[in-house]
Amino acid sequence: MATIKEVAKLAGVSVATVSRTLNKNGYVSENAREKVEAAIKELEYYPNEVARSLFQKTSKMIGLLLPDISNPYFPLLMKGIEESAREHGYSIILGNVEEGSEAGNDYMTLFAQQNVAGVLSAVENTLSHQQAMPVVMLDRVMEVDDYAVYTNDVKGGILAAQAIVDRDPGKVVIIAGPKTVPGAIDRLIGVLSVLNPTNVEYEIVETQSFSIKEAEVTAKEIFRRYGKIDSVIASNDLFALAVMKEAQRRGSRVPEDIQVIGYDNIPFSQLVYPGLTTISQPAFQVGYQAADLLVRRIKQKDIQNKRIKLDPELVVRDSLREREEK
Amino acid sequence: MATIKEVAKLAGVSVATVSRTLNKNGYVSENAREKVEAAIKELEYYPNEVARSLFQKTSKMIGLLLPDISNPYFPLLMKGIEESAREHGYSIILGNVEEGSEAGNDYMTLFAQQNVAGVLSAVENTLSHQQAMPVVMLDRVMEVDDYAVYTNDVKGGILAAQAIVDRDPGKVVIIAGPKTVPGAIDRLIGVLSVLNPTNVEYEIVETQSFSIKEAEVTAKEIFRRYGKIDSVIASNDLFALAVMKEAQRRGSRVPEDIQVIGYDNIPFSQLVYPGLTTISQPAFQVGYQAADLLVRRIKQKDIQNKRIKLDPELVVRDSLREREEK
DNA sequence: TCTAAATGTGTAATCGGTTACAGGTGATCG
DNA sequence: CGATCACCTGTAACCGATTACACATTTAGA
Repeated sequence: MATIKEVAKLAGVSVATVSRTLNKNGYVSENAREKVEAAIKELEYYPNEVARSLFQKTSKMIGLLLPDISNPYFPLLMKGIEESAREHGYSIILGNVEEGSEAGNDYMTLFAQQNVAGVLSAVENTLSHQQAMPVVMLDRVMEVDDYAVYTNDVKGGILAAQAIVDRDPGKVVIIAGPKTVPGAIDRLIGVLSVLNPTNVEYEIVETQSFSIKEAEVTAKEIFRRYGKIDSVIASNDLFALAVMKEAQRRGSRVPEDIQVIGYDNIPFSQLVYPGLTTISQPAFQVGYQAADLLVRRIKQKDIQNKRIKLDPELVVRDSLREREEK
Repeated sequence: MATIKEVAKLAGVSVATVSRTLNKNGYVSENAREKVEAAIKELEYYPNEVARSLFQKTSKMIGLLLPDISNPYFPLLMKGIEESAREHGYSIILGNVEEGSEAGNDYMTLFAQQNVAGVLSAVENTLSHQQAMPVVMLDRVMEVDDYAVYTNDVKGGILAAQAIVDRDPGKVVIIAGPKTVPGAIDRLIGVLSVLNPTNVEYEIVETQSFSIKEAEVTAKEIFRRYGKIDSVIASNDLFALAVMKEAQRRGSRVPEDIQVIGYDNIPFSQLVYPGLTTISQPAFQVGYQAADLLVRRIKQKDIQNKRIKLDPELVVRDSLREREEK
């Protein structure tokens, strides 16, 4: 791997001239520029980003902190992040933090040691080093977080509940996510804000995680506990899918006997039968916007709104009954 | 952020002594070590990895090249990689290359510029810089690749076909993946090696990608083209799921009227009804082993086998009919 | 034509670490 | 008692880039 010195020697100029040519700043004569460019091509030279980063005290890298990458919501989020970051010339250092673990701060330190330009985080406990590096929170957002991109979960909850209420709800079971996850609480608030003014009968089941294992257990559990159920509002698609499966296994028809609505619109929800009606979270958009916001912050551009709230949408497929005419 | 100089000054020693203390090499007196450690704690010092990397000409980072992160097979793979890498003290720089794009080489250059210690790649065209950085291929492996971790796809194909042949196959449709993907070809070879010696009637449908969109289109297409189908062997779970859905939508019962077997065992295949019988690829293991192999290569440990082949397994759920007794 | 500004270039300091080397101590051994 | 060696420490070179600064040359303006 060639260095700037070798390029300078081959071109017959000093390293300063090579550097100026590379970065297009300062004065460089036509003649010198051509010689340098020829030498660069000849040696297949590309500058060492590490050396640059050392001097600049920053880099072209963004740290990304996710809770449990294997959650199917994240791939799309990551894709959005990666795409936006790449367009701005940044790359991603990945950090995976298991739900509830304390590794978040370790990763923040690591990011700081790597001179990352900024951090995107969907993990709660990441306070350390905040002064040193700009951070944009995503998806799981607290009030204290300055910069954030997230979805309007209250509205999502409302959308889900409204869809159920409009369609002969009967007895409703609400599967609420972990109350440690801010978004999950908001969804529940939204759901209840619709159900409470009506006289729809409902039960709330709280879960500990968003894992598939727990989804399966919970699905069996609610049928055991509540017997006949007419509608289920799930806190994410995994739980909705698990409920649908268990219902069908027990011989119930979806949506005739039991209707189910999910949350997230993960790609699979359209691959099951019947297609899962769900609330679509703009995962790709959240990622894309978050990376964009972070880069603008890194570049010190002035930013109109530091907190970007995206709207979820109802995606109607086949797991709900027909709407009742009023 | 404190530097080694500040630590040295506070501890009343030279930077060399601080460095020796940090890296536990060379001689450091008990007394000096204590003073240095106190200063480190006092200043909350942690060494700058960028400066280290510049001198060492390597780093604690591994480049990861994936084709289309949003493919549901990858999260588990990534999780395995991340976990193994972290255990060895390495972190991951992510590169996402769209199917068919030429960005692979750009990323390889970027990785080289970042002084990565090595590269894990599931992308075909990544020849450049191979001399400079150790590369371990994963999942999509060519004969030319030196170091690789992958699954025995021929065996997987055999397993899948055998499961179908054992269960009253009738008319079989094989959905084969893109023939540009090495693993897809092997699966087909495996499948045919079982079917050809029998007199089972089959059709082969080749697909262009592993995308959900194409899965849905293909599912509709095969019913239109072949009418009554008794068994489907799909090249991955996405396609299998799409076929199951389309079959159910058309009023066929799975597995009574049509049986379906998938490939990958993505987490969702257990969340559909009926549960999808499939060939389990040890995605987590592939990732974990690949990162482990790469690190061993980086550390110049001697390695018994450069190519690790993992065995797929048949996971029986409910999308196949009962076995026929011979 | 004289001066100031614009242009072009190289030298060397700098970023924050690591490590070769030189130099100093005290202990051990012949 | 001098040599050898283990132990300990600091100075300075080095990794590969950027850039402040000094200096030279050309151009422009009056």
